[in-house]
Amino acid sequence: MRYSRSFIYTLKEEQKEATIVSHNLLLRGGFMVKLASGIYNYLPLGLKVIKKVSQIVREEMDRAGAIEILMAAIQPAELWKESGRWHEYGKELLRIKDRGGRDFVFGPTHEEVVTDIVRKFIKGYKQLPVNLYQIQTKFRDELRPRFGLMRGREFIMKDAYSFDKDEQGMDLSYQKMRDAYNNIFRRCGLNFRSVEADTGSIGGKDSEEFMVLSKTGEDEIVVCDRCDYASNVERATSITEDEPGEEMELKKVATPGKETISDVCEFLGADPKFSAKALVYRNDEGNYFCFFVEGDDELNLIKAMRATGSIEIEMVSDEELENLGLEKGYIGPVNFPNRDVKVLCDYRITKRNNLVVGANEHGFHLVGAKYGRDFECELADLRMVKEGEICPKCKKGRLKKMRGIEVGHIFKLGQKYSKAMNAVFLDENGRAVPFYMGCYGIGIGRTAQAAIEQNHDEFGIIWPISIAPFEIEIVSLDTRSEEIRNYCDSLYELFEKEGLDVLYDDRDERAGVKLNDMDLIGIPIRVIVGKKSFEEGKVELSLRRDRNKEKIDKNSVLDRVKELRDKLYRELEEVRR
RNA sequence: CGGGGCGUAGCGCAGUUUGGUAGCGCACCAGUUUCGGGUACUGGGGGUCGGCGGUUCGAGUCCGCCCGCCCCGACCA
Repeated sequence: MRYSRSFIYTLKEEQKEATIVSHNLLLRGGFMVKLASGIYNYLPLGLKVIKKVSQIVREEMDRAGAIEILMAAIQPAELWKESGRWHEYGKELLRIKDRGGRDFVFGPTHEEVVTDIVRKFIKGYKQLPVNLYQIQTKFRDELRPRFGLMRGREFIMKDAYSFDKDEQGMDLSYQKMRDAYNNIFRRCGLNFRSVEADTGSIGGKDSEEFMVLSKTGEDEIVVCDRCDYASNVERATSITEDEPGEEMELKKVATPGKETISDVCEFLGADPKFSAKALVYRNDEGNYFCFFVEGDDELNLIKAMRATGSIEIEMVSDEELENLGLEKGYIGPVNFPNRDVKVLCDYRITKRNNLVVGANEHGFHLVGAKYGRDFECELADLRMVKEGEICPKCKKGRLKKMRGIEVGHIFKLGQKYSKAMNAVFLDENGRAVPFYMGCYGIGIGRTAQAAIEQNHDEFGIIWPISIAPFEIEIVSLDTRSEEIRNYCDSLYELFEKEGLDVLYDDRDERAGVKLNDMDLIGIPIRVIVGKKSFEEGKVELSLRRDRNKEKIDKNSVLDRVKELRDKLYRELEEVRR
């Protein structure tokens, strides 16, 4: 591609819209431009990156035996009603009507559609297993779109769906996808970890997320410093060192005006660990719940939702609290005053012999409360794990918290959708069995942006060669010298002929402009042709990732460039970490 | 959804307090200059001041409604 005939427009100034580096660089580098909140146009550079990532994904999916299709973006509501998600999915689902008033959705995911396809064609177990995938534009009406492609509303996603005749088959399909995903992200040059994850609204049992490690990630993950345990905090567990404490008599004490854990504990001289904090929530069905966790623990909302079978959950207002007959700041599990509010305690609560709890009476708390003796309720794991706690897997290592960008997610769905949608096949015994499904997603744009978040410097992007918009850039620093121009032109044509992916900056611009654009766009291998070296018969070769320049005979550029290119690709094949 | 902020040229912003016919930098066009890290100078084009309505002789500026965008929060009762 000749720069002068391309559609690449870089921006000098920081973009107000962007709050993280990768987003800023995508905009400034002319990779994309915003059309509306969370909706972007991909410009030629951005498109090339998208294509490169997609190609890697395709190769690995194909290699794993998956088959590419392309499903409809717009889907009839009937399918979503059949699966039950028409009501479950919430406001992120963009619902639209056609001229006849019929309901449709712009697909945020394709379980329903693919299940419908498969049930139409797969009738017997001999046709299984099958894994169908597509790379497609999806839409989720995000609560708060941000960070460019990281959390957009419209986004390009690879999604795959496996269908098996039994659970073992499903496990195998899942395993294959996990291997494929590891290959994909390694080939994209990313530093990532796979972690145990919550299944969210997709449903199902096991699931793993592929996280690109980055401080700007939206997800928090915990990893063990001794073994390979890694989990999203949403479902992470830990072993905590417990001290039961001394058993004491239950006593009511006046705590006027002390309504927060820290105030109460300070006032009573108690350790917050020996207190129970109450959190009252209402779920999507209008049911009320009161969760008790230890005073210095945090409630893990995802765990709370799972424990209550809720899809959405919201903290109740002070006003609602009052209507429920609950005293703000003095809520306690002993003689809990409202039967319509379901009470759940975190397991840790049961391990303390004496707790400070609210007395359900304004201005009073109870001390010495003990689970089983003074109160009982449903128990659940409700707490957020903390850094430094003991690994639940090896039982030795300590847990460390990190942040990650979720670029891939694989699930074992089981028969959730096939049952709901009556998608069945006949097994060896002629019995109708719902398919055992798995689903596997990769955010294509997000993967590209995560790569920038991990690979950049103060001047711009440093693309891994496998997903760079071009592999090589030739910069002609002196466009008025006919000799140099002819040389560059023929070098460019040679590269093209050799099948190298090359950008040739032939613009009549100042050297500084071109060199800055070169750094910003971040193409990994650069060939710089300037007057000084050229007169000595040399051109300059450098890699974007380091500042070293090598002067090389102008007639042996091709060989050296190919060498560098092969080296960069080889590095991505080697196992990381 | 709650709170805060912003909307003036393609981008980044000033002007709004005190109403008087719109400006700066970058980008763009023409010319001169410069030529290995965003060159300097001269001249130029480009605006329904987010939209609608109101107040006023006169509104970017004051008032009302609406729209769009951004940030923070939505775990401690």
